[in-house]
Amino acid sequence: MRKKENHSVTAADAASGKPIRRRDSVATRARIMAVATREFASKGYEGAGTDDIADRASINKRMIYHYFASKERLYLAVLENAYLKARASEATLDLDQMEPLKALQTFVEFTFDSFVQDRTFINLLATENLQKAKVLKKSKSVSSFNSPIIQAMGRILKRGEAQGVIRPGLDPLHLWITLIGICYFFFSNIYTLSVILETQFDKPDVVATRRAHVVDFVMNAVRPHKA
Amino acid sequence: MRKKENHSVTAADAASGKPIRRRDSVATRARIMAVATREFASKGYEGAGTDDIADRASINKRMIYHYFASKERLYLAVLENAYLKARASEATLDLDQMEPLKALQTFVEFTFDSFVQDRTFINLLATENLQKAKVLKKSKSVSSFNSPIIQAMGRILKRGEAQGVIRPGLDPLHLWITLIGICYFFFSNIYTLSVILETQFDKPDVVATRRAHVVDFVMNAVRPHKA
Amino acid sequence: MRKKENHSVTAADAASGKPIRRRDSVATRARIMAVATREFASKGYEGAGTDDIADRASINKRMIYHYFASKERLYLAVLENAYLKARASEATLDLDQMEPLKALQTFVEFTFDSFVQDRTFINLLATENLQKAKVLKKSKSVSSFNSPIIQAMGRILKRGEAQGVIRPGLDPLHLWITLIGICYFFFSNIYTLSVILETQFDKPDVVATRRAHVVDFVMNAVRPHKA
Amino acid sequence: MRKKENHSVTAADAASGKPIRRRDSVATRARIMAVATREFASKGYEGAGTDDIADRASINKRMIYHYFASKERLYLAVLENAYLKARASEATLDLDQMEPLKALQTFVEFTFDSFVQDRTFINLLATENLQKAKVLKKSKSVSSFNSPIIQAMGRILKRGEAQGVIRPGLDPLHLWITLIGICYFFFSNIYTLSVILETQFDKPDVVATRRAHVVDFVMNAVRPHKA
DNA sequence: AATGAATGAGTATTCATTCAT
DNA sequence: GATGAATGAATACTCATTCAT
Repeated sequence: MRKKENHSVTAADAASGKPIRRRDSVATRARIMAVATREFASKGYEGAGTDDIADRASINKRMIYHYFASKERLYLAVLENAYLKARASEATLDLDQMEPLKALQTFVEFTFDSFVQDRTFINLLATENLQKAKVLKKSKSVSSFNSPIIQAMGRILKRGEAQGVIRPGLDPLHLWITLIGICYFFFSNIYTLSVILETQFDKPDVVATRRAHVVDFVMNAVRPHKA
Repeated sequence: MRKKENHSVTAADAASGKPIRRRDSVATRARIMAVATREFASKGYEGAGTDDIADRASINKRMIYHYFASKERLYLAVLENAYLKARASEATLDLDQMEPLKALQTFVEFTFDSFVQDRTFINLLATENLQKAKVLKKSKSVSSFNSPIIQAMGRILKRGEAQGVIRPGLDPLHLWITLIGICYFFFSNIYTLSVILETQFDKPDVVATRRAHVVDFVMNAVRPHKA
Repeated sequence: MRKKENHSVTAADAASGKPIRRRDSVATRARIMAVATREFASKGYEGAGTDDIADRASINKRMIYHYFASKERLYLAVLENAYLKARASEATLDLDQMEPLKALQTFVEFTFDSFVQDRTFINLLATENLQKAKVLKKSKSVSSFNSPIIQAMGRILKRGEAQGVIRPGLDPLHLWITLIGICYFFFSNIYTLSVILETQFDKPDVVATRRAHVVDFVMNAVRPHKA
Repeated sequence: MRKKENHSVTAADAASGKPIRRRDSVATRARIMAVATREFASKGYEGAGTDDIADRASINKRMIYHYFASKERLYLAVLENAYLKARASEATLDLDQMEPLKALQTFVEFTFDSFVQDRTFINLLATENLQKAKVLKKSKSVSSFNSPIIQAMGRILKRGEAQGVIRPGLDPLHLWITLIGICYFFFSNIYTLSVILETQFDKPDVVATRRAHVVDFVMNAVRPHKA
């Protein structure tokens, strides 16, 4: 009944300096989170069921309530975790150390590539927006989720303008939304687009073409009028 | 939205001098569609319930099955109708009659504005993509939904390149996806963005700022390198 | 919308000397009866649905109520018709003209063969007995259904005893039940027997073997002790 | 009717000194089975409802699905249980220890009497045959249901032939079907027969007469030609 | 005679959640 | 910390039947 993932989890715990808890408890919680993330992402909030989650995590359903109190709170935990992971992985980019244009390109490529690997976050956001962010609003850690990257964007634009490689007048917030959006829509709507346009958009070569287009489009959009 | 049987029914009615609305299958069908569209768009496929739809349409639940056979088929009808409406309203734009850049700008503004008024289509697409287009795949009228606009895009690019006002090398399909995407993401994710960035993105002035940014960004992205 | 069976039905009507009715009405009634018989026999009273019956008879569901007033009354009509047909076909046997043993054998073979061709009657009886003859009790023509054959049985036994070819002491009513029963059970339970005994009992050679066994068994059971 | 888990549960209970009935899965399961058997037997598969079964077993409807997964699986459990009970009670007969004719008579009387007491099995078989054994086919324990008695029949015939008390040429399988059938039909169709023949066939004296007839008929049918 | 629209009570099944141990 | 039993309300869907024309 016990699973092998124990080791890594315990290690992570130890590393983060938390008091040592009974291994089972940590592992069970982690297993619930992993399965719930998959289920919510693939079926939406309504579509995912506590029975399925419990079964697939090989735990008793009651444990979900033991650790998370309710389906909604479990979902919120999943959502917060997704934001944390996204931000944490953005934080490794070190955009401030790069040339401004290189920084923008890197950010776009990073965003695009993160969606190629895993659309979990996209699906969670789709679900949450369908509910008008009803659950996310209840989060307490929300405020810490997004600001840094907007500010980083601002610093890039400033440096770029100063160097004359980026045209002035770009708003960091809206630029950020735009860059994400260009990457996002292709993946968030990949299934309906594939049906409507009768093309398989998730084939590697199509994805590669798309990636090139996105980078090219953005680079041209931010360049000064006469280089 | 109206069906062909209208003619005969209305004609017969007029002829017999009876009051217009009796046991009006067309009206009932239309009422179900209208309510279902609202419900599916606001709650997703799983979230919307046949009981609610029936209640809100003031019809007997059984009628849904009389006219649409199943919840899924009703949802598909709603989805197809949304595509048809979207394409029909795009078709009124007459892009081929405009200057290339003007045409692009008009298309972007039109797309953006259509989302301002009504996020129904966005929500239906979100729901459908969560289900990997499971239902849309079953549509028989699908093929007629999207091609014309991509071709129009191609003609605009061609004219723009010829006139030297649009840079060469842009792919019409990917350009179309990008333009839609830039408009789309802001609205599809407006609730989570509002929470995360602690801003109310649906306030008119924010929307106006966003609109200007989008148009500006696109116009700069398609311009030739040295004008 | 009209069907070809019209002719035969009308002919039958004419032959029976009834006043000529509008053909459609007769045909519709007949079509409902035919389909309902099939449906009730194959699915039981609960299992058969008025929707299905209407669809398969290519008539409007309302017609069932027009002609038969309710599902139960339709079912009763089907049941009465089945009894009438069974008795009518028994009446063609002319058992009184045969040698007593020959008459018994003929009756057994006739009963057995009638089940080979068509298990409709068996299924209707199964359904009706599950309901404790709730519906049949309401029939008004019931009394005329069965007596003649029991009396015929009595005459055969009398003649057989007199001739010394049938042992005395056999009760005509119970003999009749026994003869029917020996034929009946094999067919009424053919599906469960086939599964339990892992044999396909409806294969022609198995049926033939069964028929021979039944005749042999009965003939031996009625014979006088010392021939 | 009781299950093996009883022992451990009861033992544990006794050991811990707790009151006997707590949240007793065995009892609940058994109660559902008992009620379901009654309901399916008296109303057929379609006629019996999960709501009724739950109410009459004084359990929450959800429990049916907890223990049996679906109405069909519950019905299958009921069916298998009925076969097991029937075979188990047959097994107590010890036919091999009796004189051949006595053994046949005992088997017939036993079969007849088992139907007098309880027509549950008959009704379940009627229901199942109406569905063409659709459910029984899915049983995994089916094969073990019937073979022993046929073989016992074979041994009786062999002994009887050797002793010259049973005529040769009787097939054990068909003899078994015939013996059951003679008993079965009277009870399976007792309601329709009672209506048609305007007699109450379930009155004790009629049943007794029938029993005597059946035994007499069978004994005469198996006897050698010249005693 | 015939039709399609409409109804309300019913079906099996699933849901998130809580209780007892 | 963990479990299996238990719950009641909700789900999509079907039923026999009646209404209006």
